[in-house]
Amino acid sequence: MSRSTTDVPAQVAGADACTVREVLDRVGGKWSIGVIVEASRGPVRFTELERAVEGISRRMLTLTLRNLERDGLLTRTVHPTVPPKVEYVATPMARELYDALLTLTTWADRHRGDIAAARHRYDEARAD
Amino acid sequence: MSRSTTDVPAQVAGADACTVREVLDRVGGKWSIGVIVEASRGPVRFTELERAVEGISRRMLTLTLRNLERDGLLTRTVHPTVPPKVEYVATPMARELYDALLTLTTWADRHRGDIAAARHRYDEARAD
DNA sequence: CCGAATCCGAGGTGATACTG
DNA sequence: CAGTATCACCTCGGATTCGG
Repeated sequence: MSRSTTDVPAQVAGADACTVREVLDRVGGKWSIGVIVEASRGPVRFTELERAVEGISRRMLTLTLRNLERDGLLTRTVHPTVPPKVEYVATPMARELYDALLTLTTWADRHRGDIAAARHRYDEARAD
Repeated sequence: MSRSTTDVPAQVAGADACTVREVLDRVGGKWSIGVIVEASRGPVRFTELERAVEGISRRMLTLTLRNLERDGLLTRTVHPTVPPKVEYVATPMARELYDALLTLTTWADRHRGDIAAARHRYDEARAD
């Protein structure tokens, strides 16, 4: 974390934007983050996720799980027991991603008030 | 950047996930990042953005601009000339955000190969 | 318990044409 | 130049139901 925006040459800016888009396309889904967070804390079962990720439907949980597994962010383990038991856990790569997202969290915490104020000001000005 | 994922207590994880969602809802749009990148390099006009952000339609540019302005990430300046001239520029807050996104870029660069490999493996396994 | 398949409505997205 | 308006599409997400 040494470079600042102003240090970035104009040329690489576009490429960076593209790269960010890749990540966002992957974890930008409505539920991906929530699932990653839960799976980062250790192996978790399908039904546990269904309850832990507030508001998610069974369909979306399945789809999200598949996409994350496909990208190597989640490991799916089937225990051949009766009844069947399937556990999901975040891969090291996903944990690193989560750490990276922490940077965004910090930003959001710092500027939450500013954003709310800006919105209020904007809406206020339009109300006239 | 001192804390690692494993250091984060379970309780705050959910809250962090929520915070990340806030940011993602704001800049997760298909075009937001591209516009922020362009506007971070200095004042830029509407038509310049239309050409700079590859593939964006006039409508989506307008909507993206409005949202970013509303959140205080962009400053809109109208020069009362003929013909009209409107310039957009990223606020300091937006530049900080861009710096935060650089962390994600780094992650993506490090793991791009891993993800591609994981996908290939996954698709391969399903082809059987 | 875990997941797939189908149906269906809501909202996001783009092409085009028009205005101050 | 800098938008706004309208329409048509089309993907996403939810509810429900069925299978292993």
